[in-house]
Amino acid sequence: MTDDDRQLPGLVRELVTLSRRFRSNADRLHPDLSFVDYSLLTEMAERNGARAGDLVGLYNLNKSTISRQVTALRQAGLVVREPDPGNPRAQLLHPSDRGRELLALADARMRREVDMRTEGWSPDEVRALRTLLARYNGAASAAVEDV
Amino acid sequence: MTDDDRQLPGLVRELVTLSRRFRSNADRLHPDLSFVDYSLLTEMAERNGARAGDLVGLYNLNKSTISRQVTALRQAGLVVREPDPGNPRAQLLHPSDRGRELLALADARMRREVDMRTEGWSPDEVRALRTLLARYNGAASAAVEDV
DNA sequence: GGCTGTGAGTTGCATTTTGCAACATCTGTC
DNA sequence: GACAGATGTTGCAAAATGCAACTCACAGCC
Repeated sequence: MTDDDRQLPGLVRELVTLSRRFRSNADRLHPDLSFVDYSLLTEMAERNGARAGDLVGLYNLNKSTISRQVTALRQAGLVVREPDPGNPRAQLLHPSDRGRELLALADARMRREVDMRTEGWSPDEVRALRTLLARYNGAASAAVEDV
Repeated sequence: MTDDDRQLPGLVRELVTLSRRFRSNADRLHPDLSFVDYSLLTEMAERNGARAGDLVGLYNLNKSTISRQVTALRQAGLVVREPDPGNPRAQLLHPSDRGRELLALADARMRREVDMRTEGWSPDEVRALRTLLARYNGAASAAVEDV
């Protein structure tokens, strides 16, 4: 299989464009919950509790970055933490009630946004994008964790 | 068509994960050309010259951000500019020879990376991801430019 | 029981990325 | 020649991030 078959340069370009643009659009969409805060709350909610280290691994960031962002969320009253039953040294992070409220609002706007961007797509196409992205993201996680 | 048919919440989550992770991975991949610099050089090269305003529109950033980043690239000798023949007030930005060199190196690494991430995918799947992302990005541009 | 090492997070310090608002410049138009 | 709009730039401030050094608590070992 040649590079050309897979059109990799084009794919790289689209990934770059998406990555650089998505954050600012998200910030504009829900000014009361930054893209960063939104991403962290989403994962805490989806995973039913996340450790700081999980978030470090997921986003491939320095642990100091996550530590500060989580601290800010706790100080803002959007996140609570409790001891992790499965690991006595770790803490599990959860959205607070207020965190869940803000998350729900931001979620609604994000869904509406993506809904508009995919207007005219067939359901299969939308699902295909989701599936392929999930696969790509999954592969990326695995590779990162290999280190 | 219901939301559920389209699995929008899942799509949103994957888009967020990709956006937050891709930049740091790219920075690690080619430390001599930051993700930001890479994105700007790529567009200048692909478009065969870009105006600062084009980049502002593409990435939906403040013009001061682009202005500074382009200035840095010019000072680093990676970008040159010339008057835009089609618009006397504007300047066209191009990668310099050195810029093209660094871009080629970073490109090779990025392609190799994406190639690895999509190992085991059929060519159709890789092309589908590219096509769908391009469509999504195109829709986003259009909507942003509507404002 | 006390030592020591490791895992999980935090903090000090610096850099990069970004936004907003004010300013500068240049181009056309009247 | 004055004014309006397009194109950038600069001053100022905040958010996001990395690195290295540190704290703290648990775990295993003697």
